[in-house]
Amino acid sequence: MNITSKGRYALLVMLDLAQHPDEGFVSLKTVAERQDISMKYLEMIVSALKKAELVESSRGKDGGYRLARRPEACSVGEILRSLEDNLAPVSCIRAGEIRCDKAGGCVTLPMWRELDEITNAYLDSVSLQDLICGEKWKNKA
Amino acid sequence: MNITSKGRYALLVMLDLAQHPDEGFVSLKTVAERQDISMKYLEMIVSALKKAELVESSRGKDGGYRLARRPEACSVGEILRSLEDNLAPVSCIRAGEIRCDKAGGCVTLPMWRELDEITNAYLDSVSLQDLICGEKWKNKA
DNA sequence: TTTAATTCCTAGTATTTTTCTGGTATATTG
DNA sequence: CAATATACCAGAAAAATACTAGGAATTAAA
Repeated sequence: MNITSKGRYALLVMLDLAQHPDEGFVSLKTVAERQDISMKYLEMIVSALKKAELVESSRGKDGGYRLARRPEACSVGEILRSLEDNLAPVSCIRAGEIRCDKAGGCVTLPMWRELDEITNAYLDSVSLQDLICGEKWKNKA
Repeated sequence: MNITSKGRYALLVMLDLAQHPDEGFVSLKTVAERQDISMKYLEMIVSALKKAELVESSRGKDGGYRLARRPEACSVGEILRSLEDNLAPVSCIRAGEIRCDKAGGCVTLPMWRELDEITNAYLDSVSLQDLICGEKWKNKA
């Protein structure tokens, strides 16, 4: 599981939308400027977020995007999985399924699976709201 | 944290050595054949393992590599960290340290740090011996 | 109805990372 | 000295990632 810029940007977009709930539909141009990301690159990212029904869009003039749910109901895990085609730590596992010829005799596979479960469980336990409020990490260095 | 083939091969080499403790120094050629990996590629990998003092080497005829410690004392985390230059999930963190311009105002950073801690803790808790015996995952699907 | 702003779609290019190879030097054994 | 290994360095090939370009479709407002 490598979080690439696609995943990080997706999180930034979602956070941006979550932090401006009063603006209705927010155009990509606005988000791109606020977050300092290329708008063209964001297009790809937001399109995936829309497919995953994490955002809603409105086309045409004054159109844009807004969250499809409340920030408490958007988990980081779900956001990342909609963009990164594999959150698993190794390519032998993809979306929970095993994809490897030698899987039968592989003694490391159970470990990778458990690691995959642990990381997904953690990312699913964090919501946009958690990130914004920051309480979860208050007493950490 | 993306485990690349380098990391996976490193684990295979260590497992191979652990499973043939009676052979003394084992040549790379032998390991490469047994594990079906290019020997030249393994050179790089084993050189890193040596730097990390996970294996010992002997040059010249009848030379090769052997584990520097008992399999119970070799953690998967340590092995992987000696090869993958970054086990952290995002490039903003590298070997525990923060490497990002915008780190100050970044609300996602605490989450990445915690995820980094969780995965490292898990990988540190698994030893070569655990992998070989497989007990840890007996009652899992 | 025209215009401007915006999403949506397809494709292509550039950059970076990863994977793998070649060549040579050095050490060890017998 | 000959045979067999590791050690080291540089670079090629392949794959993945990051980003760009151009335009079609859609909509609100002037």
